[in-house]
Amino acid sequence: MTRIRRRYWVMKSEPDAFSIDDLQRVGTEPWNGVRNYQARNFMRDGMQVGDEVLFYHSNTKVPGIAGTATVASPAYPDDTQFERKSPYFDPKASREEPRWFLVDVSFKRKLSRTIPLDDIKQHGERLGEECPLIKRGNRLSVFPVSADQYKFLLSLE
DNA sequence: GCCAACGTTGGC
DNA sequence: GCCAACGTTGGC
Repeated sequence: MTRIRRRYWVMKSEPDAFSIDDLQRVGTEPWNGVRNYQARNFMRDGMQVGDEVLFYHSNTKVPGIAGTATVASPAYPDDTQFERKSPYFDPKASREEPRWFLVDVSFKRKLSRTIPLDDIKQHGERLGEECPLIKRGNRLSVFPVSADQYKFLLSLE
């Protein structure tokens, strides 16, 4: 019997499109629209039900960690790739050979305050400079953090 | 709104 | 398979 250790992730969202408040309202949401292979691979190959997620608000006035969530489903094909009218439509994808996968994400908690990226950057040494959160020019919207990084980031709340 | 950084596309 | 052009991300 293999016991699989829980993993920890950061998932970015633009709050204008979908915020932690939106997730709180709906409870569980398919994380659709990811069109980056590396991010897809993390969801498809790395995530397991019960994994912990830091919900990050990007491209907004105060970017930072706004809440926590959990992975609520195994990976499955992102339906929006098949929907001709969706902005996420991918003509090269088919039902037989889906290209894009997602997981469902469930609301866990809204933080008492958004932990600003500015604060996180103060702790580059503690966090590890290679962490995509503080690495300049990073555009990856889904990526793993260690249990230690996860705990430390939340301690900044 | 600007623009640097980056991933993807497509011509060759 | 290279790489310039392009589109997008996301901090500022």
